[in-house]
Formats: sequence, C-alpha cells, structure tokens
Amino acid sequence: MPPTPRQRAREAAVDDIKRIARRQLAEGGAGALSLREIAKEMGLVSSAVYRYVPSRDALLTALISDAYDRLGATAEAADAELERDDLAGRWTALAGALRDWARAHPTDYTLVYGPPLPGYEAPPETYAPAQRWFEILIDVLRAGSDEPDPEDPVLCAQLAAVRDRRSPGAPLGGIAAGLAAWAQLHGLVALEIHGQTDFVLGSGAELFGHCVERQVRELGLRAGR
Amino acid sequence: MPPTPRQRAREAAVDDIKRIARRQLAEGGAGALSLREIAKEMGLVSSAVYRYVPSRDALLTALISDAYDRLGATAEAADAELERDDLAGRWTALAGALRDWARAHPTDYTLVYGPPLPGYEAPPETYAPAQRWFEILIDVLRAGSDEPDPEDPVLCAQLAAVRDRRSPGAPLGGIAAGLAAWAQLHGLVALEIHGQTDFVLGSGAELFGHCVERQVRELGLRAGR
DNA sequence: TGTACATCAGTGAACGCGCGTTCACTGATGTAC
DNA sequence: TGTACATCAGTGAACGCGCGTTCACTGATGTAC
Repeated sequence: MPPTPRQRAREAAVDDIKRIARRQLAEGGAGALSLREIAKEMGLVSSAVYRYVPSRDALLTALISDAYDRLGATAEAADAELERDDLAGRWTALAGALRDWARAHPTDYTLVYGPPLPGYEAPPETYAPAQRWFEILIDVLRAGSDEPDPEDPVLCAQLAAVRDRRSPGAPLGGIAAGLAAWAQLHGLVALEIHGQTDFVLGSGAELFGHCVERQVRELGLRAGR
Repeated sequence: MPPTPRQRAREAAVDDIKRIARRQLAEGGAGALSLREIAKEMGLVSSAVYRYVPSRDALLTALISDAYDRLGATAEAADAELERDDLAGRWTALAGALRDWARAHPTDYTLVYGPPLPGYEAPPETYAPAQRWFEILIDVLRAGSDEPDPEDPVLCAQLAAVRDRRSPGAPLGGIAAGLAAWAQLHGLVALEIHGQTDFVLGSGAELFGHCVERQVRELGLRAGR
C-alpha cells in the first residue's frame, strides 16, 4: 500500500526537522540544537515540533544514528563498484569514501568519531550500524599481509580476539597493520576537517593519497585479475 | 619584588576559576561553561567573577591558550631528559608524552586538536604556542629517513615548503613519513580518548606502543651512542 | 453518497529555568605624604 | 606613626534573553458504517 498524503507530509516534516537540526549542529555545535529555533524556521509554533519528535534528546539520537547509517551506506556503495578480489582498489575506495564523506559532512563525522556528546549515552541500537564501515575494512584486510606478528603478548591476545570475532584465520601482523592504518586514516581525516593540515600543508588531499598508497603497499593488498 | 598578598589572592582566585571551568568543560563540553555556576561554586555572587575575568569568551580563550602551553611544556620536559642524538628515544618519549597528556586531560586535548569551538576564532597570539609540540617533532625528524621522495609533484611542493620553513636540508621522503606518523599518532590518541579503541581492543596502550616502534623503524631513527 | 466519529496537525499561553552582563553600592586593603 | 585618599573585592538587584516542555484548545483530514 502506498503512503497516504498525511504520511508523506509527516515524513517530509520530519526530514525538514532533521535537515534544519543538522545545519544547527554544523553551525553551532551540540549546544546550538534548539527545538524552538527549528519550529520558528519551519513557520510553526514551538510546541508543534512535539508532534514529530518526542524530545530534544530523541532528535539528537536520531541524528547520530542517521550519521552512522549514511557513512555505512556511502562506504558500501563505493565498495560495491569494485571487483571483490581487487583489494587494493577496494581499500583505496574505502579510504576515499571516508575522507570525502567527512569533508562533505564534518558535523556528522564528528558525531560518529569525535568526542562523545556530554551527558549523552549512545543507545544500544546504534551499536550495529556504527560498525559498518569498519566491517568492510576488516573484510578487505582478510587477505592478510606479510607483516610479522607483533612481539607483545598482550597485544597479540587483543588482536587474536579481534581476528576471531571478525576475520578468522587472518595473520595477527596483518590485523595490527590494518588497525594502525585505520588509526592513520582517522588521524588524517580528523586533522584535515579541523583545519590542521590546511595550516601545515595548504591541502590535505595529497598527503592523504600518499598515505593510502603506502598503506596498500604495506598491507600487501593486490589489485585483482 | 615579591607579590603582595592581594596579588597572590588574585592569582589564586583566577586559578580557582580556571580549575572549575576546566572541570565544567570536561563534564559538559563547551556549552557547560557557566560563569554563574563558577561564581556559585566559589561562594561568590555571580557578578563578582567579572573582577577576574572580562567575559565568558575571554575565559575560554585563556583555557585554550593554557592547554597549548601545558602540552608544549610536557613535551619539552619529556624531550629534555634524553640525549640529543638519541632520536629513537626522543621520538618515543614525544609520542608517549602526547598520549599520556591526552589521557590525563582529554578535554584540553580536544580543545587543542578537536573540532574547533563553534563561533570561536583563535586569537593570533595562540598561534605560536600552538606549534611547540610539533616543532620538537620536526626537530627530531631532522635526521631524515631513507624513504624515497613521493612522486606527486604537488605533494613535493607542499613538503618542500614545510621543510624550508622548519627543517632545511631534510629529505622530502622523511618529511612525508614524519607527517604520516604524526597523523597516525593523532588518530590513535583521538580514537583512544573517545573510547573507540577500548571498544575494539580493550586497551589502546599496546597498539600505540606497537605503532610507535614501527614508526621509529620506518623513520630510520637511531638511538644515540 | 452521506453522515458520525476518530485521528491528527497546529495554536497560544504559560511554567520554571539558567544564562551573560551591567550598574550603583559598600567596605576592606593598600599607598602617599 | 598617623592621616587622607585611591584602589580593589565583593554585593545585590535588575536587564533581556532563549530554552525545553506541558496543556487545553481548534479545525482540518481521514475512516467506518
């Protein structure tokens, strides 16, 4: 059954609310999210938003959950365009998708990977979508690399736990190198969207590309065919 | 001339204000910094804080500037304990100082490297202290590494500019590797204090140590003597 | 096709709250002669 | 050493503001018979 006009209007209103809310977050941080201001911008009286959103906190939760979802979807779309065995291409695409998405939506990136919002506890239902980008990364890593296993026994135990949960059979050295690369990608992206690479280099694109190339080489990821 | 009792009392009051302010930031983010609340905690009437601090924004500026200063001082202290030619040791110490300081003062770390505070523009006088940690890093890197120069001519031009400003004569491959390592350290620290590595590994210490060891090897940093 | 009723969107007033900042003031602490 | 004056810390009241949320309401849109 198709949605009734009322349902469509309702969904459109909720989308409007979220759109304005995201803009508020982008412009003024979490403290700037204001239901009253949203109502005003929509030409509604302040209490009317409560027809669409139960509370300010619930709206924030929805926005965070959406952000996870969008990053995951972007990553999956980028990954799906490539041959399964083109590991180098897939890694490069995933890294690029992360950077592009973060630059296009810095606020959402900060919601997902940045400092946790004070007084806000992520509800359990956001855990699974939170990990989609990471899942694909681990999937690509499954090919392994020829890095030697780390010596630290504590680290090896931690890595073994990650491996057993996500990627049985992969060598520990590869997992370690993958996590190291993951942290590097995050560092590059975070520094760039916070303006630190601009300050040092003028543009973050080239250093990012360079690092991704090195990662592909170091992780032993091969192009398919 | 020694400070008069009044001056000492004044400085103590300012320190109290900053201490409480830092706690507020840690507990509730930038939005939670409240002059009224500070006054209340000090047993003062709300207008009395204006004897010590001209405005909320000025207090915030002072806190950020303090944070840069403290990180710089911590790094310098860690670096000073080692022989000048013990490059491997100095790099490891700098990395460890960054991580320890960030873990001990996550709010200050976020002020320095995190998302810029909305509506807040860093005043020019904070630029210089902002770079102290980075300066030492570049200083250690001066020894260079045997990484080949990057191929991307745009990146090479950017790296050359950094080199000419900070470290004349260093090979471009070494600068690139140094910046890549810098981003990785930042990524590891940021992910850890935001709870992401805990989620994946349980503890970030071991992966951090592993990565720093690899960096020292890759950057070709030698122990002195 | 028409009518009775339920659902829902939106209104307008009000609640209590905490905020940054100003201002005229009191009284204590310092300084100059 | 004592006195006159300036500096400074702290008070208390007030300003105007925006916020989240509740509640009883009106009127339009849908649904069941």
